[in-house]
Amino acid sequence: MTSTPIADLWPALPGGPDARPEAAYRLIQAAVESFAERGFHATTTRDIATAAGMSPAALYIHYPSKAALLAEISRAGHAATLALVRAAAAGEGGPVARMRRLVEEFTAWHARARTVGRVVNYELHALPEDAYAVVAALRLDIEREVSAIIGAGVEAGVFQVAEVRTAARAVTSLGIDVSRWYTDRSSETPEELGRRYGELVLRMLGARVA
Amino acid sequence: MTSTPIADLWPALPGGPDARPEAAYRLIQAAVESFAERGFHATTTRDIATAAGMSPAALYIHYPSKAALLAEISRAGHAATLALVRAAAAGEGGPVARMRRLVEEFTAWHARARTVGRVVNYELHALPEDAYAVVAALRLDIEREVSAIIGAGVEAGVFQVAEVRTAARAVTSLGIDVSRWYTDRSSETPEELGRRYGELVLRMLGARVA
DNA sequence: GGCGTGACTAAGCGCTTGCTCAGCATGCGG
DNA sequence: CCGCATGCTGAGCAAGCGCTTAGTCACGCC
Repeated sequence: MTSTPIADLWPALPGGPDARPEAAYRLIQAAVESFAERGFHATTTRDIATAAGMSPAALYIHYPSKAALLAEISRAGHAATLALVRAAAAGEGGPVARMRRLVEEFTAWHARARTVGRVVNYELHALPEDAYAVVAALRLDIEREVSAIIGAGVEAGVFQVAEVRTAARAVTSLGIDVSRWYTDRSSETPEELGRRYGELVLRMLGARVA
Repeated sequence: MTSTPIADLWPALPGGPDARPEAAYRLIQAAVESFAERGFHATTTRDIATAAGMSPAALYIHYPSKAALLAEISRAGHAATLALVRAAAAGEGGPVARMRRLVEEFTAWHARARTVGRVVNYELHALPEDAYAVVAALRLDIEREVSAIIGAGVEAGVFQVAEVRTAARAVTSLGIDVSRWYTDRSSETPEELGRRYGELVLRMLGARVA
């Protein structure tokens, strides 16, 4: 589980403007790996602290609680996903090109950052209520971006779908579920998988593809 | 979460041949609901016992441990899913008809029995090793059934897919993920969702559908 | 009636959990 | 050299955990 590019999500380190101590970063890294592997409730603060190379008490200097670590991971992961989706949706080309790019990158991200992806998508129920509200809003935004492209494609006559919402659910489902099953031993690279899922999704949406 | 037809999975009750006391059944029901809502590790034996209307100690008369309850739920859930998949795959018609039926029923099951589905698909990591081995074999069988239909369709020239394994993953992914997001408040019934997903999947596989 | 049997409970054991607190080392401005 | 902030540790607390034990009660059988 060392292949997750966690650094991508917390770029302001270690010398940046709002840089926090490097230890805070190590705690996030350790928490992501533990939460992904064992789940939030099966992970102890001792697990996280030990993996980050410090005593359990030191955790509380950087974060007020175990749940705060989860909240920070979930928030940053969702923000990164939304940014990725927005970038793909705002780029060049019509609905077909945008959707292909979106699925390719959404899928590849969920394969590459599968440890973060697991925490982000499968540990939502462990979030405190206020943190959940923040994250739920981000999730809604992601779904709206996908729906908007599908809607535009239907209007332009390049997609044929019975129900935009159902189709959007299917598209995001495919990508999210990748973080559940993808492993180091998978035969495809994240990028290959992205390209293949891009093809599958375009056909699913009724686009005329070679 | 009262809509899950848990009884379907443990039909030999209460008067059947290998019938166990009704209390064992109530414990399974309570465990499914707790595990689905809070996760295995966040559920206490006191939660389960109280929901089943008995003291914590009574749980151990019917099951040797909390993990044994999870193992029983997971085994029965996977066995039911495999049976459903085999029935759809063995019925009448060619690959297109079989795949449509399979996706319709697989999807509808994961919507209808979403509480069981959540435990079955998202609490695997909490299974003891021997119980996991049993379940992993069942999961492999399910994937093989799906791959077989896709392979047959490709051979018959009615499906066009670049990689059978990737396509099979996508098909099962779509169905499994339904148990993550489907709720009572979803606008579609499980059967409607199944029909729509059936359409989407057939197009995804390159079948010529109206 | 006596006696075993199966389903159950009240009480609680040993352990782990999230988290706290007093204290220690280091570095830095004065 | 002092004083103080920062980052950290060792020890440990209160609460809650999975599970056990001793005993109770209803019931069927001889």
